Amino acid sequence: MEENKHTVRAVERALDILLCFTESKELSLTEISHQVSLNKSTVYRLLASLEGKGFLIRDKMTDKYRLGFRLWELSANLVRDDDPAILFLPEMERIRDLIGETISLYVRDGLERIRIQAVEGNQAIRRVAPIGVRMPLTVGASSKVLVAFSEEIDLNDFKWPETVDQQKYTEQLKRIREAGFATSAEEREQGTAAIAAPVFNRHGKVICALCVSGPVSRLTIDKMLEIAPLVMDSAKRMGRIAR
Amino acid sequence: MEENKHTVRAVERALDILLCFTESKELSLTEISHQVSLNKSTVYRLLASLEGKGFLIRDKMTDKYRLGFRLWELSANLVRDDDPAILFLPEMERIRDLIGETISLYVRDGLERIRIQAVEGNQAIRRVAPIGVRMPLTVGASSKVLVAFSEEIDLNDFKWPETVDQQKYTEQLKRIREAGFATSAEEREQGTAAIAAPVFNRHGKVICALCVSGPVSRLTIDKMLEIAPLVMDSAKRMGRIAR
DNA sequence: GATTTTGTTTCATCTGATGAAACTTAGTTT
DNA sequence: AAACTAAGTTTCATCAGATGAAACAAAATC
Repeated sequence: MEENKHTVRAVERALDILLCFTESKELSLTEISHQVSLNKSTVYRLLASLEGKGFLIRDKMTDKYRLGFRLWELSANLVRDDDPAILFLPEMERIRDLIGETISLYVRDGLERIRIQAVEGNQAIRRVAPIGVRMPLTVGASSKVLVAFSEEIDLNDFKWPETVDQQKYTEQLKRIREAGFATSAEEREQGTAAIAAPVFNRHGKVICALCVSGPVSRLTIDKMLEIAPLVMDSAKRMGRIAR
Repeated sequence: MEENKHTVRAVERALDILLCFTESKELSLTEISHQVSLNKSTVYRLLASLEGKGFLIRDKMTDKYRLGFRLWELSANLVRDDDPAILFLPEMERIRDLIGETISLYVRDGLERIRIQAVEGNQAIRRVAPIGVRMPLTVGASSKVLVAFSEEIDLNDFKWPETVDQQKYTEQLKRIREAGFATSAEEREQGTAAIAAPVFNRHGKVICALCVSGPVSRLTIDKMLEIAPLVMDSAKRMGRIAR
């Protein structure tokens, strides 16, 4: 539990405050100080700094805070040439039109995965997929892909849910590596199934997982096996586009 | 000069570090410590906090830092329903195809303006317009629009460049309010001309400025007067889309 | 192998971050 | 209108913890 080596407390607190805004887009001083459980005045000063630098702005009327324009600047810089999120969008739309289900792109960040891009299916009942969401790396088709094809992951680092049998899981990973794709049905979310394939860069490293997800009623095992070649092919195309 | 009231030093320094990444996308510890002129070890600790919270990631090979995935999360939340940046994109593309020049969208942030969205012209010689860039509110067509139609701006707050005659400027603003658009030729940038119109929300407040910019050779005064109705019409459409 | 550069850790010093409490609005209730 | 409540703001004494210098380690370069 000794993670706090050589870091700056105040900064971490300020960043925690910023992260509150991933859940609600508008927060008041008191709300924030509750959420991060810090003294009102401490939060007040941190907010003043964040606002002063343009990371937060506060509504003149309600006095509530929201994310500021400086984040535009940064997020604009986040979008790089080799950024899968925009680079792969056309390909994602192509496969979406082909399959009709929601397509997501996940990258691994430590022991989590993040949906960095998504195009929603065109059917009435479809998986909605907000961008930027974090999920555990322990469950879901994309997780399995990201884990299976990354060398540098130590399975012991995870906090495994009880439903997962480590022994079986390791075998499953092996099969995924052989097959080149992973599936899941109602692992993380009731009623949802998914199939995912790894996207490799030139050097053979996984950069992200391409994932097709939809209701279990439509994405049956048979259906997933049917579209598996499509998904893997699409992931391969993406790999060629990437730097 | 007493701006530092009730703020947290360490946090401001950390945010300054983050802002370094608007200029270069990859920076080393030493580079950063030079840029913010702080001691190596101080920067080291701040970086550790920023990295720990996922705002920065460091390349395993080069040890250099770049923006982290947490910013995805935040910037995803920055995109709100009433966000002009994506909402207006289709309309911006429409007018771009009509006029053929680069279209930008600027919002005011304090005494500056920020390009929050842009679609580039389709001609060989065209204005390139990176998103997220900040510019002074004192020069340029968009600035004049944003100033002319915001009540709450005190002209005395600005640091005016010597080239601007305050007396004349005030008269100019009046004419802009009457005409409903502003133009500029080589005010901020050699060889570039622009015409801008305000986008109002339902309540009659300016939310941003729509700007057409291109080389002075093509965007002559005559040409700008010719397209002025188009630009104003487009800005009006945007206003109707906005909340 | 010597030298330089860059990242990491230690440490004594004292800045400046902190929570409690007082103060100030502003909004609500009686 | 006064009393009350809830929200933001400021003050202040205390001491946690942020700081720069310097030592150390590890690469990279000569």
